[in-house]
Amino acid sequence: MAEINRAVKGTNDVLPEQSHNWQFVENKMLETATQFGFKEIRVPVFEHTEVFLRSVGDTTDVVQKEMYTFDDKGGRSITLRPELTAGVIRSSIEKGLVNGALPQKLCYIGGCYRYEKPQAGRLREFHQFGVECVGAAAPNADAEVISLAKAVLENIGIKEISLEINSIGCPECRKEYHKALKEYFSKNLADLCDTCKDRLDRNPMRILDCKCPVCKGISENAPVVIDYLCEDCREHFESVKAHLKAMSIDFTVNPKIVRGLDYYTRTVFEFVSGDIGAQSTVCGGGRYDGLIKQMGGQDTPSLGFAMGIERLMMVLSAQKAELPEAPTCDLFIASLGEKASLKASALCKELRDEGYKVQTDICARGLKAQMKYANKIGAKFTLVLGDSEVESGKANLKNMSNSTEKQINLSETVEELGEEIRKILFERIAEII
RNA sequence: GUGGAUGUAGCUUAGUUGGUUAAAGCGCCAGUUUGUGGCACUGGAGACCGUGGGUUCGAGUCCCAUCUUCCACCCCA
Repeated sequence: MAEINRAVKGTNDVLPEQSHNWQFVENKMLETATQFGFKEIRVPVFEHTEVFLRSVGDTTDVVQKEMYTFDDKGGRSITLRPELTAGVIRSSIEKGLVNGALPQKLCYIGGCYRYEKPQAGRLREFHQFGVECVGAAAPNADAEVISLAKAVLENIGIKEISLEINSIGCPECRKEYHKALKEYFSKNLADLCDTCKDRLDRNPMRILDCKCPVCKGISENAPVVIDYLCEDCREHFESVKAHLKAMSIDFTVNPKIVRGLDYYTRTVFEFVSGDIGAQSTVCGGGRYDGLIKQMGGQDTPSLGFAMGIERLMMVLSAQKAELPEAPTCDLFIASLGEKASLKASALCKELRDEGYKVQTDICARGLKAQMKYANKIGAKFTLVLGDSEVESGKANLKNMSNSTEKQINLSETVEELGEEIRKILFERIAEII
């Protein structure tokens, strides 16, 4: 197929038959965030490249090989956002949100761009919902953010999902831990797989995450982060767990959770689903106490999470979750002839003003074709309008579910017609119940 | 970036050891009812067989390359 008719690799179209599900999910996300006091922030799809180098970290895979970076016509280096935290924090500093009443509770929905090789649950353009809680240092903030994530997942209808948490400490205690890890793995260097040999220098914590059996065996006895936490970090983590328990949120401590973005400190967490293949992390987040200072703001401990909307949709469909039905049509007005067409237009306008979902023929088709179409779009009622009906002021309203017809008056104000539909809709509901 | 699989109408697929105008179901449009949907019957439109090379008298079928999609690694949501 010619390129002009082909989507770019790794991109996805949300088609009309699916879009109402997206609307449902996104609305639930914003509603739930609102309950917790979070307000939506909208930031640009692209930023100065430096924003991501500073925040995500210039040694991470995301920055090193996955960013869509280009020079604009003014010679600026621009990058399509690979995630939203960096831009939200940049905005919070630039627009002075961090100087306002803390904590600032922000949430967002938007597209992200990463030049990766697509596979199940991994696209080059994907969408995230996330929150940032800026300026909250206490451990109950961690628990609150986690409980918000869980509430969102529940409210959109996801059933089985597990929460895993860990603490990777502050930069101080992590230094000690890295030293201990390097020491441990150096002893088994020869047996490690090639990728893990690379990891030893770059990010030894990732070896714990390796799936190859040999490395897995070796890391079983590796030092555990929690044993290297400083007093403050340990207390913080204990309190987070206590607060989670107080909210009856089930979790498992997984010392092997290692987030791949540099800005994380202390608490990190993931919601993982067993229903969608290898890319099973549906939500990831944690604390980033050092990030705002690192980006030029005041020292402002903060935290947040992001969830991948495409992955959530996969979980919903794998779990056969109940989603709202696609919107249909209350009334289709079939019209024949010029006068009837004018009347149909006028009726449509008035009924829509009343709040009804109304459609009429715009293809100048025959009555049969119009009835067929009304059936296909799921119209609850059809009104047949010909010139004789316009003249007599009476027309038949057909109930499409049981084929009954009822003559109604085409009154000037349309009140009667609206009232009739309302009545019949009500009667139908009464019948079903 | 590495590895494996895939690619025929809008969708799901058939296509025998390479041999004339590439089939079918669903969907779409129309007719059977010159003004009434769902069912049935009839007809129609719609495919340069992913793309580009090559072998051959002849390629949807064989070979090479390339791209897409899918799956896994890596990494992340």
